[in-house]
Amino acid sequence: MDVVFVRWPQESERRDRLAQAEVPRLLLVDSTARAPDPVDCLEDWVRLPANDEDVRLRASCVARRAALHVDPLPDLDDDGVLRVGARWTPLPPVEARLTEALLERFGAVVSREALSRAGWPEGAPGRNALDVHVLRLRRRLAPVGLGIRTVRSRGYLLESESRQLSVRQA
Amino acid sequence: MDVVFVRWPQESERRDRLAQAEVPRLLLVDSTARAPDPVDCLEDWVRLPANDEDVRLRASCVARRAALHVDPLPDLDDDGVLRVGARWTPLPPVEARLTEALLERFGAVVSREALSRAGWPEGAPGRNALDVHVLRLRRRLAPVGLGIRTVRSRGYLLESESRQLSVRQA
DNA sequence: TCGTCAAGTTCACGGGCAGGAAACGTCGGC
DNA sequence: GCCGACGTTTCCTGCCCGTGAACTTGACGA
Repeated sequence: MDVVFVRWPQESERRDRLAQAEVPRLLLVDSTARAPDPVDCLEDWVRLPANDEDVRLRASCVARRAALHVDPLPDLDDDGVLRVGARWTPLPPVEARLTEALLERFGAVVSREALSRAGWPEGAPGRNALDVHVLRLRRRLAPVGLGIRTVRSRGYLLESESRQLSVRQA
Repeated sequence: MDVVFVRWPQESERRDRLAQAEVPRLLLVDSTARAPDPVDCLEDWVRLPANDEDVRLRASCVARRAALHVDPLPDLDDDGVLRVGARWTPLPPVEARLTEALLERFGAVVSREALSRAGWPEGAPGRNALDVHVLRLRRRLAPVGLGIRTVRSRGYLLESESRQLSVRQA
């Protein structure tokens, strides 16, 4: 499990996104800043300047804690291969670009407009093209343990399916 | 929430007991010892010798994390997604606005009039619309651990369900 | 004790609309 | 030719949201 380093407080938004996606992280706290309010258990911090040994120790502690109860972070390489832990799936160009946009804001809502722009930088085709690609992408992502949730009239949200983070209706 | 200080590795058994009882704790790690393997989220450590400021900071962080663990604060983002700890649920427009108003005064009473204004800035529909939306919102919030309590002839109040803050009748 | 009113709760229904899904056709590479 | 990627059309499902009405509960006074 990789621990992500985040500068604090400069990258506070990035930290929120990582927290939402349950990515373990180590905050590098500016020498003059206040220590961050904890948002969950997958986070630790060290104050700068710090020696490398401290940083490594803290990072590995967070990593071990995370390994107890968290999913691997999906990773999309430049060849359109999406890897989630040991599992992977190839993605065709359009779906790869959509996935890239969703991964940039993993765990947060991405609007249909933003997705359209990501999928078709040269201008979007018909309105339903996005719907269909989301459908196809869903079927492709399910086997690797990812799910696309719709937030009606707001957009879509990518999350790990193994954890029941969002509440489903009966 | 009080944080217990534990010497490491001398008091490792005490640490295990505290972990078992889910008591938040701060390990004071001997200068020559290895950092402890994390067992849960209610623990942090500092290496001795450490200045008092560091110890206080770490202790208060663990304390706040422990408080969050018991009762995370709800947060409504701009995309109509309500997050409570790791759980979340999408909210449709009207209910998002109602929730926003309730969150602004979390734990305190919000009058029906104020809720109406928040939910329908352009003017409220029929009188019953608010009732129905409160009902729907209740059902949506219950799974994420929030509850809307009625204060008769005063208004409504949003609170965390996990903590029994108000007294319920049998 | 009882009746009455006001306040809240809950259900069922329907219109409107966003999103889901199937089927089909085209294009290009192997 | 065969197959996969991609776009469009078309239809359908499900959600959102308001309304009306039945029911419950609490307050108050005769």
